Amino acid sequence: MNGKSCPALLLGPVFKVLAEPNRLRILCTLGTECRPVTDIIHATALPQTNVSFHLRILREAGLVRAERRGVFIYYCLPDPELLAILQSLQAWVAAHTLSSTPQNQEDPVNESVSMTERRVSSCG
Amino acid sequence: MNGKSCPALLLGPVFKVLAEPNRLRILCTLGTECRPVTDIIHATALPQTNVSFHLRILREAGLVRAERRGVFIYYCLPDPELLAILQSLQAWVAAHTLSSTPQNQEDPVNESVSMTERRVSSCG
DNA sequence: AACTAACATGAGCCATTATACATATGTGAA
DNA sequence: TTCACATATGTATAATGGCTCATGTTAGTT
Repeated sequence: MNGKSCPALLLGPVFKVLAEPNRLRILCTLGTECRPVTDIIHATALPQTNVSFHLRILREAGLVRAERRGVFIYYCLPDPELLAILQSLQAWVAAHTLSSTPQNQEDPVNESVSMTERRVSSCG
Repeated sequence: MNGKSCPALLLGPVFKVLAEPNRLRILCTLGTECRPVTDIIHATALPQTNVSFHLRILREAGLVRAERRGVFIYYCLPDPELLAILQSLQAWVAAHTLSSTPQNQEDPVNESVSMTERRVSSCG
């Protein structure tokens, strides 16, 4: 009812960081282990500057942690619970974006609702 | 170990949709209810074209459902479970991005690790 | 100190995306 | 049919974000 702030707005910056496929691949490469940048470069086949670029963004978002060990800097996820949450969200996406409702859900307004039907009322 | 595809990559497009603050506000406005576009325009104070623009993106991502009722088109979340997942993620973010570790976690590489310490090894 | 390797940073280029304006479409009522 | 309202769409512009080149910083070695 009100136009006040909703707590989910905190997620905006995190989603923005996670929206990048290469960053997801980096997180996926890390998994639950800690690995140096060289490993990530090898696993993702991305150029070094690009990996460093994304690692910084992930770092500043608090999604990875960096620890130096000699010449290498190891990156790891700060918390395994993050993976669990992402997996539950991924399960939801997999279940809903493909064919949750057997009808086509590409453009319900124009195709199913606007053109033909008038008085659907299952929503409220 | 391998550079193959990881399931989290499916989340990329969804994150991209959720990364927009105005889209999060729209979802927040909806909550668990169904509301017409006019309500969303009022609640968010965004221009009509902008709301329609974002609603289309949310629609095509499967994050909202549209149902016409007379002149109005009601938008609602397709599944309350989505809100639960987002709330768990939001709880994680709130716990980790602010001050999970009492030390500053802004730039651990340069400040904490690179400049002074050498042989941290809690991460391997 | 000089050299090399690992990694980070800054600036510019380019692609993507949000916004705003004008306009079109669809619906109900007179 | 004509009008008014609710909503969508197309286009142009402005802002945002990713990529990369060149360069800088740190650490180990000799």
